[in-house]
Amino acid sequence: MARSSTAAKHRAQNGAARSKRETILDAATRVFLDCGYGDASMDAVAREAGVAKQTIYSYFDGKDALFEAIVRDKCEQLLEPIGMPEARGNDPETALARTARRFLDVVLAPEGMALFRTLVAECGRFPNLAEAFYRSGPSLAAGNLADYLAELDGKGILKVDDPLRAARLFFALLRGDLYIRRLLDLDSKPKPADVERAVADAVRVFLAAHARR
Amino acid sequence: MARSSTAAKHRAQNGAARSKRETILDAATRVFLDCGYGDASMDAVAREAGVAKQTIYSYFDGKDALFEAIVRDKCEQLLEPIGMPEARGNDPETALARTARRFLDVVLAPEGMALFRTLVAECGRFPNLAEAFYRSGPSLAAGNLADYLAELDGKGILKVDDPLRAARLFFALLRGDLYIRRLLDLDSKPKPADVERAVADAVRVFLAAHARR
DNA sequence: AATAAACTAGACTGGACCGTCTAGTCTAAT
DNA sequence: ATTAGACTAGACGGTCCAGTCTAGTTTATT
Repeated sequence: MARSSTAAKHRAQNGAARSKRETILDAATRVFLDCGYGDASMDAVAREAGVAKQTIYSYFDGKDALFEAIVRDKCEQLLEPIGMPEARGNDPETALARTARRFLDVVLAPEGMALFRTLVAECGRFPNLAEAFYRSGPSLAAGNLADYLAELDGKGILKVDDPLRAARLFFALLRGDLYIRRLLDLDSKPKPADVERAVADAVRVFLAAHARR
Repeated sequence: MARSSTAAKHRAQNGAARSKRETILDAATRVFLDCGYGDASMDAVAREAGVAKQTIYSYFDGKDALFEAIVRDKCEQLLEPIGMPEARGNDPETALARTARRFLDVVLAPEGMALFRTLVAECGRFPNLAEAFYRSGPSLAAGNLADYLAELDGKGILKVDDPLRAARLFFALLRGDLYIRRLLDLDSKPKPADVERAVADAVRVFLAAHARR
């Protein structure tokens, strides 16, 4: 469209425009994740960004496009740590606990919860966003852990028949009840001690289920 | 209010009015769970119920009140089976599997998912509804299972140090990855075979973790 | 038949909001 | 100094919707 070629020029011509674009994205992230798609207004985004509404429309094609942009952005930025492949040590307990901590730190944090809540609320309107989130978050994490579990199985350290399913179960254990309560906003961000306990529980149960006999 | 006293008269005076009230509730349930609170319009509810908009306002105080009514209704009706106390048999595997099946049948069904999605989306606006759901659903289920697990521990059949935490972990295992995918609407209602596999996985892992040695 | 309450159909008010448009300001390059 | 493009502030049209109001119809009771 005419508008996107204009936006392209912005980025091409000078670096200051790029920072304005980011100002808008940041403000939009705050507004959208705070209010949800429906209750977020473009006027509120403009106000929050300290920018005229027209400026937003010169960088983005509309409310939908802005929403998609901020969600994809946050997915990439937020889920990056849990997409990192596992440090392959020989001590499964430590490695699992490290993976678990990294996972919970991201998904239980206010931003992670807000992102997921928003996606759940809007998965009907933006099915591709939900899919993108799942792929770059839970799916990637499970895939990486599965690789590590396969390695442990190969070395005879653990017994893991179906690494991918086992990895998914591990993350399910990890979310536990905390995650449901956080989704419904019944708890605020858990204290480190609570996270540590959830990690220990998940690791203990998982190792018991996959011990070599 | 004047309006609620009118509604009270409806119920008191004749039984036909009660069925009209239910017609409205049913229609509202369909509309709200389908569109979400924000995108559901009172006109749509009236149309769906085959009723004038004014009639809705003579039975309910407004959109909020109608929403609260249908959510509390659905919680009560839908979650009733998973609130039933466990059949106390001596065979933990069978009992756990039965509990698991009953749980998944409810929460993975379209209505259960729609209810939960709506609550997640609106937990900021209606925190008390989220709380009511949690209490009459996940919390009650975990409490009941915990009682049964305590019994099994007492009989020396399983080793369960903290029955409530163990019960919560069991349901977490049960939700597994399926639940996340369902929340994001990436999967339709799972086939019985998929449910059966999830049940078997959860029971197997749980029993391995709590076996007496 | 008369009467009151329940109900219907639809108009209407007031407000929110998306996206556009106008008019003017600021900045930077020629 | 001029000029073009980025930006601002705010008005505006169009749409949608919650909740109210009006006028007329149905239903049930007496």
